[in-house]
Amino acid sequence: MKNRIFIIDGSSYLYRAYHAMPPLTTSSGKPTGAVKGVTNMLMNLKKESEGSPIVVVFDAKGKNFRHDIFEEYKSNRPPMPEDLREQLKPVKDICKAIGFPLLEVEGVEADDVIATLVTVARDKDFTCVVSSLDKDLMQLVRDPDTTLMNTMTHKTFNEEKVFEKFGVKPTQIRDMLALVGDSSDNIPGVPKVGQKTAAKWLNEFNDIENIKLNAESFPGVVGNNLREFLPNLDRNIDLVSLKTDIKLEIAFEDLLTLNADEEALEKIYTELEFKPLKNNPVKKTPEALAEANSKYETIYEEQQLKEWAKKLDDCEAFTIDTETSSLDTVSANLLGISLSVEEEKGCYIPIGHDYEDAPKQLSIDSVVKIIGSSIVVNQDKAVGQNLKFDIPILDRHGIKLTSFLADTMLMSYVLNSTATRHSMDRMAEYYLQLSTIKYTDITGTASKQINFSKVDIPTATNYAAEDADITLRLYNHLKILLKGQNSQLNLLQEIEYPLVLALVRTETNGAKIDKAKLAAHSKELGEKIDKLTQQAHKLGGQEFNLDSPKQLLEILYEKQGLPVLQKTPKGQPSTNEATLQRLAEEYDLPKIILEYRTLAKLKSTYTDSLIAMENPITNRIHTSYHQAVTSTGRLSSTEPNLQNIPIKTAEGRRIREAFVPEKGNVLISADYSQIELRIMAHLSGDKNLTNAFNNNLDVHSATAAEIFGVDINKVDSDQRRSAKAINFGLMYGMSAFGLTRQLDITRAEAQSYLDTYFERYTGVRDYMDNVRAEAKKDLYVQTIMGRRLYVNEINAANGLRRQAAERAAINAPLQGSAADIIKKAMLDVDAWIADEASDTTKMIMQVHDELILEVKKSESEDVLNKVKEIMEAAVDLNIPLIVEASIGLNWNEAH
DNA sequence: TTTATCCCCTA
DNA sequence: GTAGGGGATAAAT
Repeated sequence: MKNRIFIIDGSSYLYRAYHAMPPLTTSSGKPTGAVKGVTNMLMNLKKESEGSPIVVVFDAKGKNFRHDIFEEYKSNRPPMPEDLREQLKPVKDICKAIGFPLLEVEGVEADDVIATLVTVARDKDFTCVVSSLDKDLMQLVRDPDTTLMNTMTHKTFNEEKVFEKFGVKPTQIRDMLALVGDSSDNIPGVPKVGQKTAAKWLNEFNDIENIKLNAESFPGVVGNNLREFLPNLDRNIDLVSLKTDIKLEIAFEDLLTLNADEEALEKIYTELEFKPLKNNPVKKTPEALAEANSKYETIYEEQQLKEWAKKLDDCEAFTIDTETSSLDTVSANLLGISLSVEEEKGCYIPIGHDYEDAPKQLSIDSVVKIIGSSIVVNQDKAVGQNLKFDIPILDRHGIKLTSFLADTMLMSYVLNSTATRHSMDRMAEYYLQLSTIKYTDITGTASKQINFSKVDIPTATNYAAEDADITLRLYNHLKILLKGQNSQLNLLQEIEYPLVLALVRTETNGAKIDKAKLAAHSKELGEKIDKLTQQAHKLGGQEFNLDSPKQLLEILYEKQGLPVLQKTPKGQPSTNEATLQRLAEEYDLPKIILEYRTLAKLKSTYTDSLIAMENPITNRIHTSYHQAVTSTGRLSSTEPNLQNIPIKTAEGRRIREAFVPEKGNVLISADYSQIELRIMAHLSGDKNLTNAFNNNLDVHSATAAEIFGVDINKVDSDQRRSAKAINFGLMYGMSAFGLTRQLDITRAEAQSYLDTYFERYTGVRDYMDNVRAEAKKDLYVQTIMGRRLYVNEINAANGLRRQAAERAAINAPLQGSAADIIKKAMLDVDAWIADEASDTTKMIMQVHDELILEVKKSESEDVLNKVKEIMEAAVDLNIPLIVEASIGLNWNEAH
């Protein structure tokens, strides 16, 4: 076998160890974390090197030739932290004592020394392993004799890996860096040229000289940027080129022997209060190395599990998080569980990691038996982040939670729904000023993403146990913020927490779809779309993509010269529905486009995607309801969004017909009638509005009667339509201007409608004035259950922003109170189903003011009456709540 | 591959 | 005029 030499980038080791280790100190307060980390890494490498020589290279202090070329070089670097600087000398001493030659050449960076060493070593027929991940050093990689090795994971980079990561060969790395620049070294590159563009160019032109020669031919903005940057390119090349002719003070042969000084090493260890050498066995595998550097515990033994079970018994609160094979709660496998009972500590219990040489893990059975039972017994102390995900996973694996103490996502949401997004990563930044390990940091993204089961256990431990740890820190932090906020605490206890469990059941139930019907519909739509496409091409005089607003506007406005009636916010002539509708009065093509759009939307967004969403295991679709997304308290729904299934057109309603019950069942749809207007009546106490609802009048007709001064029985359809627009507009905080557009009337008419409205409905007028005034004073508005919505821009100097905030302030209590009510109704219906209904009765969907159930046909009348009763009694308002419910063999029929 | 824009579906 | 999700294209990376 060829001779081999390991070359270590000492500075890189030092920084990595510094960041990976907790801030350890000696009893006298001397920092030692980085020393300990570097020592572990070095000892580990020593074992792994099997006797091959190891050289450690450090950067020299002060300026070097690169600063002469470019004054700003590395001028953005913060100085080395003081507690790291203090550890520099001990690290170097330890290197020497272990016996590794140390190289530090005055006025030269480590990279250049390393490059020189590699060159010399290769001359002497050595294989080089450089331990660093510095981009600059990638240019040294050469098959088969030079590789780079990741300091932490010990994964190696050969030519293939370099190409995979950077899209160019190692020999082209220098040119890539020159083009792109290096922000960490403060070297500017060609503006707008990133790795991808540079790789594209280099693959086409091979090297930077050739790119310079062909610079004139580069198109677009980046081409201009390149040409303007040309004078700086040579400087960049000099900056990023590595020197291979550094004069080393020591002969290469003298680097090959180990001169260990055990005695000196013992002495340093004692000073730093490390365990004595002989009792400090160095673990062998790279995984074990990461483990040694982790502040978290990995659980491989039943004994450890038992200790953690005891910790759960003894603590006041614990956090739990699961790692799974996918995000699909009905099929995901449990790969591990992490727990924490104390900040900055935590454990990870790997269960299903499956990769080459993965350590033996505890069986799911023993995990469920030992820690699962403890989790269940202590469930009223359980805290999680988005437990709606973990609960069904744990449930399917035999750990059945029926309650919990808190959910940090929801705590943050009720505190302020708009202050931050409520993901753990965001909350860690927002509340704790901490940056966490991201899921994609350890699994990669998109096509390169690996399954969590393939993540090595030490890495998974760092990530997963950190999640439990951070969740605990967030819980403690949020608990303090919520202290004394009784309406928020009440909202959590009475609504949001119990709703988690009801939503788990609703999502798990899922909805059945008639796939054959959707497929047939999709085919039919496809054929119609093809025909319309052909017609459009014919009318347009050429082929074009009907889905492209850009291409469409060229055809309509530039080629055919149709009048531009409206522009998009960015100033492009608009091709939206309203515009095309007007153009369609005179021209044929817009008409075709409109029809095409309707059908294409149905096909892509509904028929095709719903078919694709059916779960292969349950043969039903399981949406995900999001409990902490909207500003107002509503739920949202994704994958698929079941809250925007078409209803307005006949063609669209065919989609609803594909939502069906199992054989022998029917669907029940129950929706609140005019709930937001009723809430407006309740909150405002307006006499006229209250009267309309108390007497069960048609509210829009009643409004029309008031505004137009006619008897309610004489209201014509136009008057009712106008009144309806006003009623809705008011709830959206609309002005006369908005009404003008809605009803196609003059500004003056609209204003007169509104004036009359407010004369007749003074309670509503006063209520709205009050809400605006309160909002300006408190910066928030609230719902009937005390949910707060902050309207930060309510006093903004910018008029447009301020007005938008005012509209939101008007709408939020109405929309938000309606959300509170239906959430309460869901809880009551869910509880009734659990306590009294038969097993076949299932809540399957929520669409803001509507609940959909699937029930046995024979029981449907009874269930309908009961659900109606429960929903109408969900809260007690000054006006009655009315629920309209009906039964059908599909969703369209039931609605 | 990610991000922005335009369009369109719901309560 | 309020509150959402999402598909397709085109541009930026």
